[in-house]
Formats: sequence, structure tokens, C-alpha cells
Amino acid sequence: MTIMKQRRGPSLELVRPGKAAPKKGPRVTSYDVAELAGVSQSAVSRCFKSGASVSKKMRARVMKAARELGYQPNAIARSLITRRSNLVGVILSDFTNLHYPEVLFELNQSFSNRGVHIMLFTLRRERDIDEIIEQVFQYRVDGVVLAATLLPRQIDDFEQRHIPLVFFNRNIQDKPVNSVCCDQIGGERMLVNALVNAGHKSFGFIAGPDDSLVSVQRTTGARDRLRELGLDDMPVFQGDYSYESGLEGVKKLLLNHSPDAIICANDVMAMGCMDALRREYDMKIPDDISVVGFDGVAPALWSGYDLTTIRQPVKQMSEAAVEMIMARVDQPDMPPEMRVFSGLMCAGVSARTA
Amino acid sequence: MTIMKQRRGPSLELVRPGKAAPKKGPRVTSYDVAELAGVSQSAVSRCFKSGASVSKKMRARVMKAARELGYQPNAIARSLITRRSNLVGVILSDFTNLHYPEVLFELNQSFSNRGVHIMLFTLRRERDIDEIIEQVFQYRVDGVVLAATLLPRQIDDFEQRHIPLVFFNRNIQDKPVNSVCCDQIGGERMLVNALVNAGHKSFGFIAGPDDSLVSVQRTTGARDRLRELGLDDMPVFQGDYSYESGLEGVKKLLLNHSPDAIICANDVMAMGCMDALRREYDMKIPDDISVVGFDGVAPALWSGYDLTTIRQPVKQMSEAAVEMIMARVDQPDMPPEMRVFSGLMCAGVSARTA
DNA sequence: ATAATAATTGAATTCGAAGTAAATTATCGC
DNA sequence: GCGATAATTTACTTCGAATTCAATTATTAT
Repeated sequence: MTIMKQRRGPSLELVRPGKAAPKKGPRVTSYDVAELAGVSQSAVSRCFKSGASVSKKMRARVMKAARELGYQPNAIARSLITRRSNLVGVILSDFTNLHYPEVLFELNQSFSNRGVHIMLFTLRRERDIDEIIEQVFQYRVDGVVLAATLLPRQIDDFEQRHIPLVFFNRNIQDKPVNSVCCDQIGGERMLVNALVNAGHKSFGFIAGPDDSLVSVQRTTGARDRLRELGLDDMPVFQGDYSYESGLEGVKKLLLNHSPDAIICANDVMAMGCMDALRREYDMKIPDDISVVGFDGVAPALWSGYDLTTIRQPVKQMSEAAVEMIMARVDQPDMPPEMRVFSGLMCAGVSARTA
Repeated sequence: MTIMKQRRGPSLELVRPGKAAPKKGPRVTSYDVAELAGVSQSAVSRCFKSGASVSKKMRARVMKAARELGYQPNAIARSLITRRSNLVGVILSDFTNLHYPEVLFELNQSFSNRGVHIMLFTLRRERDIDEIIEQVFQYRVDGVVLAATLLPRQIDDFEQRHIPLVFFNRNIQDKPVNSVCCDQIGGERMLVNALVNAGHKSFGFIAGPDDSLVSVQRTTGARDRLRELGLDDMPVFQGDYSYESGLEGVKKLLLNHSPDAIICANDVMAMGCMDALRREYDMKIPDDISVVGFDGVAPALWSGYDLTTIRQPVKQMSEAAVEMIMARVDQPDMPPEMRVFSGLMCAGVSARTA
């Protein structure tokens, strides 16, 4: 008896007794399409690959069969053999900061223009990161965009696996990595310049969490510029980027100080700050006091707040991150690169500026 | 010469001449772990599967080897054989409505608690949906959560492929489907009741796009309740859920009407509406006019707006959607189900309510 | 028309983990 | 200590598409 190797039994094969008919749904594979079209599986595969050598007639027959069966190539099987998942991981820590949904949206646009899809990961607590990295590795993503910090050990893991990694608005110290950043320091300097030129003399600062490098940079940027301009050091109160911490920051600040301008490390806190000043201190903005933020999130630009802020060029930054990932997928030996974009100053009515 | 079937050449194998050493990175497979641990590949596989029959000694050896090699099981290969990708598609249409980032975040939390990951898809234009559905199918996602409408034909495609589909805040007419909704009509009725009880008599409505079923339901809910209460029909102006359309809606509305309450189909428009009333008409809210919204997004609850609105129980709704998907992954024959949650009335100062 | 070349096509193998069934080892009762 | 179970472990096959290389067909030059 000759044993023929074949993937599917002949169509007239009897259902094996004792075993219920396989209840698998109508899973259509390239073999099914091949059979219907009367060609080989290889041919089907080639028809779905652009740039492959296929005759017109063949392509037409295969496509017709595929359409009839509702065939869709299995991206998972394809990934296995090609070693390209066309998936990238995006790891975000905090969604309450309205800035990140926008980043996610833009990243998704840019990636999907390149046929790449996003697997989303969010960090509840910073310590979850190891677990998430594990999952990212398991799915063999082609790259990762990350708005969170990593330990050198974790960065090494990515390197060893040759998985392109791009940090979003995080600089990692003592380690060359890929990153796309907004110029936090430059942005704060612009704000300070504008405020000082308009005559402000006394400042207060509401910062983000102290483990946030972005917050540290923004704080430093503002403080250094004030010093350069010969002004007094500003008091700094720590918040956590949330609206509530903006409200509270004002209270603490006004307890012992009377600044004529408050600089907030992000827009959301700045809006909290404005609301507190208006409702609880009955102050007029910007007549009695100026408030500035950072990010340029949508609600900050609404006329209710009309915040003076630095708008991060999220679209360009996202596109850059995507470019960097994709370039390194094709050329794994590209050296680390840092791309820094300047923010755009948006002068609203929340601050008197020159 | 005996040809032995084996996956990896012996470790001392010479590099084939004429061919550069394979430049594949340090891809570690279960075979590598098996070799180092001196066991079979099956054993390695079983060690990574909970509930499998493995002796203590074996597990220890395998895990040690795996750790040494930095082995992470390949989720893609696993998905291929198990026919379970542990991926779900989430399809969202518009990110500008602040409500959706929150939904996405909550869905992600709930799914990741079950070891499932989200592939994100966003619709630029409604007509992209076919293309996106194709991609969703190609990745063999285990299920899909969708905040967009689908044609019956498209729903049929999901059914044929046995891919669980749950609509988020969309009812599909004339077709039983899975959905999780907030009770739009009930919510609007609550708002109208509260406004009427507080003495409001003349209303205006700013709606969303007319192809948005949610908007239609919210409009209907408000109008019907007003009629029941014997009040005049309210003028309806169409917006598109955006802040700007809230601003404009007010202008159009006030051109020929002078309502004492404006009902907006979502919070973002309501905030636009409030800003327009305050800045451009110099009206006091709620003394001169009341404004209410729908959704309960974060900025609407800030003291700057303190909007009276219906908060959608996003967390519960997301959890429900996830449960429904997962139940149907395990039991594909579960009948379609619709789960409707009541929103929570948040009485802010943007409206005089009883 | 024929040899030489180029363009298509197909058979067999591969990616990496999981499942199946057979083989091996461990455990138990007596 | 011996057969009988039960628990582990292994060899081999499978998932579905892509790829390699050999076989076939089409095209061109002579």
C-alpha cells in the first residue's frame, strides 16, 4: 500500500467511524484555495505576495477561488515563517494625562500606514514592567515604542533580542538609546522668557512626580532660565500630573508665596491650577496672576482655559518614532539616535506674555 | 548513509562553505532549551503549560535551562497550533471624543487580567472599515470589540468565521448581536426630568452626527420625555461631537431661540457650548441658562465646567464586554446578548436641577 | 524549427510550540 | 518481588503560509 503524503483527505473520504466529524469551523487555508483553483499551495502563497512571479491567468484563477472561499491569509502562520509579525508593542504608563491618548492615536496612524499594527500595553504600576516586557517578547513584536523608563538590564534584553526600541520623551542616562523627545528645557525657557518679558517677577512651579525625567527637565529648564535672568529662585511644589494635584499645588503655593506667575509641568495640572485660582481665590487670570502649562492637549486650548503652553508636535514625534523603528527593523545595526523636536509656543490668555 | 531527522545540526557541525554563517540573532527555541536540559522538546512545552503533568525534577531542570538561555515561548507559534491568538481587536472610530480613550484603557485592563492583548484599530473614515475587518481576520483575533457600526454583510462575516463580536454602545437593528450599551434614552430622560423639575421650560438640543445611533437615541430620549411632560418641541442643531461644533451649535441655536436649557449629545460639545455662552454671550451658567451633557469625561467634571451630565459606567461596561467576548471564545454557540447599563447622573453647577 | 534562455509552477521543507499516542518509569498492593 | 496501575517522558505529527530548488513551460534568438 502506497502512503501518499497529503494535507487534506480526498473530498469523498468517509468520516472516520467512532470519531465525530471535526467541528472546526470553515477555516479556509491556502491549501483549500489551491485545491479549488487546481494549483499548488505555493502558487496561492505567491499570489498573495506582491512582487512575486505569477502569470496573469494563475493570479486570476487563484483570486477567484480565494474570493469564493472567503480566504484570508493567516498572518500568524506567515509571521512564524517570515519572522516578521508586523506587530509593534506600545507601552504607555498613564492614560489620565490626556497627552498619551493623542500619542497613541498618532502612533497608530503612522504604523498602520506601513501595514504595522499596535499591541497596546499599559502599566498600572511601574513594577509591572518586567511582566509586560516578557509578554512583548513572547509575541515577537518587530519593535517597541515606550513612554516609560527602563532599567539598563531591561534595555539590554531588548538589545540582545535585536528588538528595536524607541523611547518617547524619555532620555536614558548613561546608555545610548533611540528616543524621540520634545525639547522640554527649550520649551520652558521660551515660556519663562515670554513671562519675564511681560514683566513677571515672582514665580511658582508645580512639578510632576520626581521620578519623571520629563518633569525634572521642565523644572530645571524653568529654574535655570530664571537664574540666568537674575530672578529669585522659584518655589517648587510637587504634583503628579493630575488635575487634582494642580488644584492642591496652588493651595500649597499660595500659603507662603504670592507669585505673579505659576508654571505647571503639564497642561492638566495647569488647568487644575487655573480652576483653583478662579474659584477658590477669586483671582483674575491673567490680570492677577498668569498660568502656563506644557503639552498642548486639546482642552487646554479651548477657550475656557486658553492656556499659554508649549504644544508638543505629537504628530511629527510619532511619525519619527515610527520611522526609527521601521528603519531598524530593516537594518538592525543602525546606531542609536535621539531626535529632539522643539515645541510650539501657544500664547493663550492664561498668561500675560510679551 | 542514514539520514537522521533532526531539528538542529550537531553542535560541532561545520559552517557550510560558500554560505555566510547564518546571521540570525540568538533566537532561543524550545529545542534549544530541551537540548541544554537534556530532555525532549515536548517536555519543555509542557513545563510552560500550567496543569501539565511534569515531575518536579524535570520542571526545575527545564526552568533552569530556560532561564540561562533567556527563553520565552513564541506566542505566535503557539497560536498557530492552538488556534487561539489571545489577541482581540478593538476598533474605535474617533479618538477626539475623550470618552474613547477611557474605554480603550478600561478594555485593556480587563483583557490583560485574562492574559489577552489588544490590537488597536482606528477608523479614519467610516469606509475604511472593510479594510480593517480584513486585517482583523488575518490576525486570527479571538474576538473583536467595536465602537462603530457595521453592515449586516460585515456582521455575517464575523459569524461565519465564528469570531465573537461585541458592539460598544451601538445597537444594530434587525440583527441580533452582542452589545454593551449605556442606556442613552434613560439617561436623557433623567436629565430632562431634573431640568424640568427645576423649572426649565424652553430647551435646545445640540446633537451629534446624524449617522450616530447614540446621538439619535439621546435626541429621541430627550425629545420624547419633553413631549410627555407637555413641553414644546425643542430645536435640534447638529454637531459632530467636537468642541468646535458645540461652540457653533450655540450660535445657531441662539439666533432664533432663547432656551433656558441646552442639552448636548455629549460632554465635549457641552463644554464648547458653555465656553461660547460665557465668553461670547456673557451669560451666567446656570443663572441665565443651564447646560447638560452626556458621558462623564474627566474634564467635564473639573470645577471649571462642573457639568451636569450622565456618567457612563465605563469600567463596568468594559468588563462586561470582555466577559462577553471571553465567554463566547470558550462557548461559540452562546446566543447574542445585549447588556444595558444605566448611567449615573452627575449633578454639577452647569445646570439648575431639582 | 531548434537550442538557449527566461519565466512559471510545484514538491518538499521550514518556522516553533503543542498535542497524540506509544514507551518508559514510578508507585502500589499483596 | 511481581504484576498492575498510574505518572512521566518521548518521538512524531500538526497548525498554515513562505521559501528553496528542481521541473516545467513560455519566449527569444538563431
